[in-house]
Amino acid sequence: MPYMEFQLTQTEENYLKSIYSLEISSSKNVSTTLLAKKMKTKASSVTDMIKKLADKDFVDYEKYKGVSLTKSGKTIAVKIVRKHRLWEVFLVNKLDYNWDEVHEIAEQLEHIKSYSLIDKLDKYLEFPTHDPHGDPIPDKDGNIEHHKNVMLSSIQIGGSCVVIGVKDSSTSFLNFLDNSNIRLGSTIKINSIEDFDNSMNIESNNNSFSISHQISKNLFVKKTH
Amino acid sequence: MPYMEFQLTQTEENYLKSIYSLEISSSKNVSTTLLAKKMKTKASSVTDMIKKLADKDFVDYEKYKGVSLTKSGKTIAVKIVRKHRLWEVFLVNKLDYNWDEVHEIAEQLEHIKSYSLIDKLDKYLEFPTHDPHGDPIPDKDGNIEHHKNVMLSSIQIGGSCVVIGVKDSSTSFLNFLDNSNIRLGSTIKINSIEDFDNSMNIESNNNSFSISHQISKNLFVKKTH
DNA sequence: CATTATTTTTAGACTTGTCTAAATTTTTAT
DNA sequence: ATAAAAATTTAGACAAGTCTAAAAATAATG
Repeated sequence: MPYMEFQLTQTEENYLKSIYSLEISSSKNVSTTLLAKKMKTKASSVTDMIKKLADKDFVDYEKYKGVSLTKSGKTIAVKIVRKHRLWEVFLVNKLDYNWDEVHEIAEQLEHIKSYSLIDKLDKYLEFPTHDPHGDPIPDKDGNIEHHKNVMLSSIQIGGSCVVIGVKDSSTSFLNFLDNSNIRLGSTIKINSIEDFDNSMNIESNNNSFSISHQISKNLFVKKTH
Repeated sequence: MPYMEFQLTQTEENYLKSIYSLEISSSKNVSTTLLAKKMKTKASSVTDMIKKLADKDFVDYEKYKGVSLTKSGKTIAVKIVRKHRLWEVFLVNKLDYNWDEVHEIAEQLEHIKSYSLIDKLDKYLEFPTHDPHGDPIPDKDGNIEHHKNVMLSSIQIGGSCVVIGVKDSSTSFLNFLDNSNIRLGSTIKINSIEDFDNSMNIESNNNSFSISHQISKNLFVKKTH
């Protein structure tokens, strides 16, 4: 057998994707409970699925020790992330969706199976590097540029930065940003920070207003000076 | 309960779609065996599914008498046909696929669930009326223009017509047409017909050649005089 | 270190869509 | 019209993914 392509179910793909994202944000083995929360299911279901994925060599698993992706597991996870983000670009750039409306649809589109589709879509979209939320899109070979993870909340008083991504992609958060006229590429200047609750007084688009720590913790930025 | 939206599984949707297409081509109740062949499954599986669909009032079913779609079943089937054909237009017109490559991908895309997606796609594609194989696309409200079902095989010697659709959408058939330079909109003149096998000598694109009855039976045409 | 508390796994069950094999009904042919 | 053939349905089983409840292992606490 020269090359065996496994046909994964949507559920299996979703597990791999979730493990991938949890691995990135914690850098140690992913626990059953955490994965269960992410997958909105029960720990016992997770254990069952993990065993199946381990049998297929997509994850390394040792009882009671959590899971981590193998190389082939990671390859698949990254492919799904690529599909998800490219479809999001399509929905926003071509079909005129707002950035808060596309996640759920992309959740479905990411599972469409075809060897050629995603690369054709990529070309059609002119090889975008980031999705509508600022997340980097893995290339054809699975290479992905990682966020430096600079949050707005870490910028000092007087500092200036540009918004390059959002950590939380929930509708409520994105709507807040829309209403505050904050979007990718917006410049933000920190005028002051409250000791009490870490809320920030910022200036953006010639407008001064206050944002909570909860907000500033979820905005990826790049310092401009 | 003002309006109950049932969430169908992909399989259920595929059954409804298959029943729809079989109903159109035979105009009487769809038999279990025929549906089993179409769905590439066993008659016993079909019986099980039919019962489920009948419970949900998507089909009328009487034991041993076959099925037919109810109004709501037909509404759903037409929606899926609409989705399938619009996605095919997208794949061919935007992503540069050939018309023989899109069926399988559209089979998957047709099951994406979203209230807004398909109408946005329709608008983006500028409200196409036919898919790449010449099949009519149902509008937003489910209205669909039906083929008059004139086949090339029914045209007389000396007659001229324009190709408006294909009955068979298999790769092999579409490839044959590609190689013969026959496409939607091509004009065909019948020079002669062989008594023996009903093969036709035709003229198309200033080229004369012969096509079998099998071919002429699968081309929808419109007479031009 | 011993004992709770928490996490994780196991065991057994349910649902969906499928299957095979057998029973039943309908159709066809003599 | 009756027997043979074909179509259809039923019964019982299986795999995937889930669940609950209970058991086992690990972690936390006094």
